[in-house]
Amino acid sequence: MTGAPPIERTAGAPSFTNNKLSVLRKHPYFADLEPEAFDQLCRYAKHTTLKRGTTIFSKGDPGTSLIAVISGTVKISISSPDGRNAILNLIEAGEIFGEIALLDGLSRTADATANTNCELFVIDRREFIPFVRSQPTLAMKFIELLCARLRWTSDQVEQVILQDLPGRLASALLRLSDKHKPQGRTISITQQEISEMVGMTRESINKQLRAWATRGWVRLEHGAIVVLKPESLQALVDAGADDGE
Amino acid sequence: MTGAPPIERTAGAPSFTNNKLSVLRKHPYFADLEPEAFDQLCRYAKHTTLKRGTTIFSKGDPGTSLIAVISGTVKISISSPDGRNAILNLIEAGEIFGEIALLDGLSRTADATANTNCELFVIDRREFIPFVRSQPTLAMKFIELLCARLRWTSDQVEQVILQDLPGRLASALLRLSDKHKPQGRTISITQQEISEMVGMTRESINKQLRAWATRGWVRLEHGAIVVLKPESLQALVDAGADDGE
DNA sequence: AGGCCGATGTGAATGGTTTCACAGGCTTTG
DNA sequence: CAAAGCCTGTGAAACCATTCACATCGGCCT
Repeated sequence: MTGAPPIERTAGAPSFTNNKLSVLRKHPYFADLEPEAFDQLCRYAKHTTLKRGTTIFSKGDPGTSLIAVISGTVKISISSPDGRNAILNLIEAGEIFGEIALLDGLSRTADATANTNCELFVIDRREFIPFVRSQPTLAMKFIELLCARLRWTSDQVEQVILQDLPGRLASALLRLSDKHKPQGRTISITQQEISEMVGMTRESINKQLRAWATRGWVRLEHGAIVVLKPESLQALVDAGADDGE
Repeated sequence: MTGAPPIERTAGAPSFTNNKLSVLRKHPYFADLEPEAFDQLCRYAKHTTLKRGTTIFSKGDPGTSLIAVISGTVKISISSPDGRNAILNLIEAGEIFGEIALLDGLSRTADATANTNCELFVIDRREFIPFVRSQPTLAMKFIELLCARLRWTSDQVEQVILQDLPGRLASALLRLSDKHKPQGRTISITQQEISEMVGMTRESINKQLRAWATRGWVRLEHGAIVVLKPESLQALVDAGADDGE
C-alpha cells in the first residue's frame, strides 16, 4: 500500500471524489447513511491506484486502515511456510475489506494483494474509530458487515470440513456465480485460482470440471467457467459425498 | 431450547440473579459496562437449565436470542446430510454465543447442543437490539466480539486448508491447551471429539496421537490428553507439511 | 460382581488426491 | 510476428487418510 506508485494524485477536488465514490455510495453498507455523514467519511479517505500484483498488506502487519475498492478486485489470501497458499475471498468494486484489524486494532489476519489493476480508498483508523462511535447507525452497519463476513467464513469451514472435492467445488461455483449474477452465469476465474479457493490442486479441479463439462453442467472457457445447470450442482452439494453419477 | 426441562425455575429474585451473573460480570465483553446498564441487561435475561445432549437450536432456525453460558459447556457444530459432523467451537462458562443471528436477525449458522449439563441465560432480540443501539460502548464491545470470532474462524479455515493431518491436530491441541491453561496442560476431550473438530476420522487421530505419545510429546489418558512438549507441536505447525520425524 | 457401553488401539484393504511429467492453446509483450 | 508465459488438459505412479473389522480397557448402572 505504502509502496504503491500513485499514478493518479490524491484528489482533493470534491467533484472528482464524489464521482468515484458513487460506486461506494450505492453499497448497502453506506446506502442509508445520512449524506453529511457520508461526506465526512469521504474526507478521511485517501485515493490510491495500484498495479496488478501489488501487495496491499501482509498477514501480521499492524492494521490501521479500512480499504474500499473503487475499481478492480483484491485478493485476500494466506500462505503456509511450505509454499501452499489459499484464497479466502475476492473483493470487488464497491466492497470494503480490512475491517477486522481496523475495528479491533490488532494485526491483519491475511494477505491482501491487487488481483487486477485497481483503485482504492484508504481510511485511517485514528480518524475512523471516533467517527463510528459517534454514529450508532454506522456502528450497526459494521456489525452487520461483520456478521455477513462470519457467515461467509463459517460457510467456508463447513464446506472444507464436511464436503469432498466435488461438493466443495460445486458450492464454490455456486457462491461465485451468485456473486456475479448480473454478468449472467459466467465466472471469470482461472482454474488455478479456484483450486486455491477450494484447497485442492489445479489438476484435480480440472479433472472434475471436465467431467461436469461432458455432462453439460458447465462450460469451460479460457479464464472463465459458465455454470449451465446450477440445480445439478446444488443437488450434489445437498446430497453429500457423491460425485453426482 | 424450548423443549428443555426447566429443572430450576426462571429466577426473578435479584439476589439469585446477581449471584449467578457474577461469572458473566467478570467477562471482558461486559466488564467495563456501567453497572446500571449491566443490570438492565440482566433484566432481559431468562434463566434455564439443560441436561447434557439437549438441542439448544439448530442450523437454519430463526435466531432471536443471544445466549450466555453460566456453567457447563455448549457445543457448536454442523452436520452434513450423509452423517458426518464437525465441531466448530466449544463455548464455556462465562462466554456467550448465538450473537450472529441475534445481531443480523437471520437464521442460525450452526447447531448448538448442551455438551454437559449446563445453565444458560437467554436474551431476546426484540429487547436487546434497541438496547445495543442506545449503548455505543456495548455496540463497540460487540464489534470486538465479532472480530474475535472472525479471527477464530479464519484461523480454522487456514488450518484446514493449508495444514495436513499432523499440523491440524497439533494446532488444535495447542489452541485447546491455551484455552484450558489454568488446568495445567491436561485437555479433557475424547479423541472422537477432537476428530470432529479437526475434520478427520477418529482412527487417524488415534494413530497420530500414539505416534506422538511414544515420542513423549503427549500423554494419553482416558478422555483426556496431556500436552508435554508444546514447543515440538508448535514447531511442527510452523514448519508446514511434515510430521516432525 | 456382572454386564453394557463408550473410548481407545490396531491392521489390512480400498480409494481418492496429490505429484510428476508433459503437450497443446491462448495472450501478452518486445 | 515470435517468443515467453500463463492457462488448460491428461495419464501413471505414489501416498495418505478412510473404511472396515475387530480386540481391549474403563466406568457406570443394577
